[in-house]
Amino acid sequence: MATDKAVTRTTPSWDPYERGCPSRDLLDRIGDKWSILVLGELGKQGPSRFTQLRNRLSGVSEKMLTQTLRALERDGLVWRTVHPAVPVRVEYGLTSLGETLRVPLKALTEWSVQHLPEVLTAQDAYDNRDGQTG
Amino acid sequence: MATDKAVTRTTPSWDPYERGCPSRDLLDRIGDKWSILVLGELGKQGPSRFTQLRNRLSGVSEKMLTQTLRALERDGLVWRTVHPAVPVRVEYGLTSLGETLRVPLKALTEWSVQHLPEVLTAQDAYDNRDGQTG
DNA sequence: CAGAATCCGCTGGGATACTG
DNA sequence: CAGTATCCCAGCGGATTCTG
Repeated sequence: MATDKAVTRTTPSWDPYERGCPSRDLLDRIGDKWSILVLGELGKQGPSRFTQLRNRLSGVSEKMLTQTLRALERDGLVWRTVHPAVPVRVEYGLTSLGETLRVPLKALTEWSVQHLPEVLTAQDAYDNRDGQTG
Repeated sequence: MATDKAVTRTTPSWDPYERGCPSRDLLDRIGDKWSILVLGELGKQGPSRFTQLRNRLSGVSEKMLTQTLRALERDGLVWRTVHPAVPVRVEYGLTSLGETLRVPLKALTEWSVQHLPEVLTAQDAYDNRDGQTG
């Protein structure tokens, strides 16, 4: 059989710590502020329309929302469906691949909420250590 | 007892989906490419010196490394210790707060490595759908 | 060794106006 | 409604030089 063939199964050799590695770029994209929030919203609310997302992601510009959605669609994390009608109706939702990101991203989002008080305290301490006395 | 007092315990009212909420900014910082990699390295390798980090984070500039470390220190995620010597020796490490970020960040990093093939395939499909034929 | 300081190109990202 | 196109500026971030 070919079972002793040196198949590189468990060592993908992808390493985000290496410059130019595509996994680093991917990590950068999924760690992006708007990506996290868009994926979070689609995960919580289910499939949504463009305007719904824009309203729920307080402060996002149309440009950034479009840009983010396009990137997520290209990466296979989000699907996009156009319903031909008089005012066109476009819906976005998580793909099965995108679903696998819900848990890790939710963990990160919740961390930022839960530990914000500690961070704020730390910032205060840092700023009053030896800051603006010169 | 005072157990029925309306203490706002479980509702911090911090919401990263709201514009201007500090939790959004925090989420943005911890989701930053270099922050993720710096915290990941300090978590894996333990306390490290500036040059060690620069070498292990392939491609990072001194400016970005300094900037990232300063922000992490200010947020209370990383400590910084100066050992006075002839060539000065500075060490960085994770605080207990920073440690709490290891698991979620590790999950995210591993996701980007494990699912990169699927993402690459999705990108191919997207680009060959109706791309550059015009 | 561990930065601080400077220069500077590039693009991220907001605001606005236009289209199908 | 769901974008696209354009303008434009701040600041990200790289390269280089200087310092204690």
